[in-house]
Amino acid sequence: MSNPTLSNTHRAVRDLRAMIFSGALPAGSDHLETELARKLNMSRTPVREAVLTLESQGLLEMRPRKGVRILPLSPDDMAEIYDILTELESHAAESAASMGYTDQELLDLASAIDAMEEALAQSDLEAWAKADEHFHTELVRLGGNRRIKSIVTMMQDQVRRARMTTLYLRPLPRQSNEDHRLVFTAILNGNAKAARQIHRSHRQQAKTVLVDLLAKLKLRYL
Amino acid sequence: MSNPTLSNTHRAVRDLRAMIFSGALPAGSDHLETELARKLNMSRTPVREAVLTLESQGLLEMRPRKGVRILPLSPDDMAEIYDILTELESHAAESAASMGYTDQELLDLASAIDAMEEALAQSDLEAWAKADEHFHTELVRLGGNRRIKSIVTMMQDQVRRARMTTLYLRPLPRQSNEDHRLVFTAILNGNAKAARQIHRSHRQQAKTVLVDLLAKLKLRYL
DNA sequence: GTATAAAACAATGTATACATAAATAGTCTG
DNA sequence: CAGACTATTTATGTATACATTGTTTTATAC
Repeated sequence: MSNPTLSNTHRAVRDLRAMIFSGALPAGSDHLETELARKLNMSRTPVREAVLTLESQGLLEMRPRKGVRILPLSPDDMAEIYDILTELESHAAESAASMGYTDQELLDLASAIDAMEEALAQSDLEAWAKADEHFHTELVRLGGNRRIKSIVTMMQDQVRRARMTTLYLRPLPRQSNEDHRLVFTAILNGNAKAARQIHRSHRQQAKTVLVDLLAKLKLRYL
Repeated sequence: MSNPTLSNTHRAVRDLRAMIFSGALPAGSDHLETELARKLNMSRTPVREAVLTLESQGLLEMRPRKGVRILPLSPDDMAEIYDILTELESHAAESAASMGYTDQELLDLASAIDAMEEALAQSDLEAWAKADEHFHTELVRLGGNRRIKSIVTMMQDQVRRARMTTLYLRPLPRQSNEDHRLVFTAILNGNAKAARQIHRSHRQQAKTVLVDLLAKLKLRYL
């Protein structure tokens, strides 16, 4: 619909990603190229090209005669990723604050926050998670560094499964919403240092909550 | 030699990278897949796979009937990359400092600094650049976050050409060497905050020097 | 029964052939 | 001569065939 002529390679990238996120291809599982090609109803060539792309995005790994392995995430991996998100997103917050955006231009960011509060009020955690991701994505877009945007997207993709798994195991993210408001205000007021600092501790807090949770539950891989 | 059985795809990745860095494939130039395949003495299949890999590393771009384009770097791109390096490397410096490395384990870092001073004394800028990259790579390795390491490598690759081009146009990096010593000392002393802060301003300084230089020379793309 | 070697098998890596679609050149018409 | 339509060329996207090499299995010796 959206794109009438999408190459098989692109379709394969899109569909494999979806299958990884949905759990149709579970973390840690192995899959032969031929198998994937049959599932996607195309030949091995575009599948290989898609797999190569997804490999460089850190979602899977080609292991020469053992098949394509969907990469599981260890608590250490999560810590690595959250540290990167902390640094790059707080930089984005700082930049965004220094760019003098009007509240008109910050509308999307504001509505993401509203959506989060709405979702939280209704205890709809899935909606909350979606709005939360939207907030972070929009923040990074406002930061204006396209490479940061693409790296952050990659990292978000890598933790997506784990985030969803732990969504119902975490305490309700009330503090989180307050943080978002504070970051928003700092950006609107052009207070770059504050935006950076607040977002930074927000992310560090998120890391601690998640890593502690995984330790407590003794979850080794997701 | 080093690897007797390297697949053509891997060889293509390695050789294309080398050709991009050496200028054999100049920034902004276009190349048909068939042409590259002939140059590398293999069929289009492994070339396409290599090109896909290099595309996701930000070195080139596949443009459906116009050929493979070697991506040029604008001053804005340089600013983006240096901002990322600033954030991720200063995080690495902070982590490294908090890990309590012995001076034995910091030997590589120390020798990179020595090599830089040596090179500077002899005005051998190429040797200096090599040692400088080694310092930053080693610093990031000591930080212990493998994803940061791979992102930093990717960013270093993207600016390599531009760094080399401007190497002889910049003032001699004397301050730079002092900074490195200070970062080293902070890491050895376990002073995480200092390591972070010093490395951070070191990188911000490097960004300013480079961006200003490009502006002054009115270099739009490299 | 275990260990070793050989052979069969299976999955990947690579070349090639072909279908498709974009760009270009050529032709016709006003 | 401009413009539009058609034909041709050409590069890519994809399927397929084949070569290569790692793995597994089987047979044989001890």
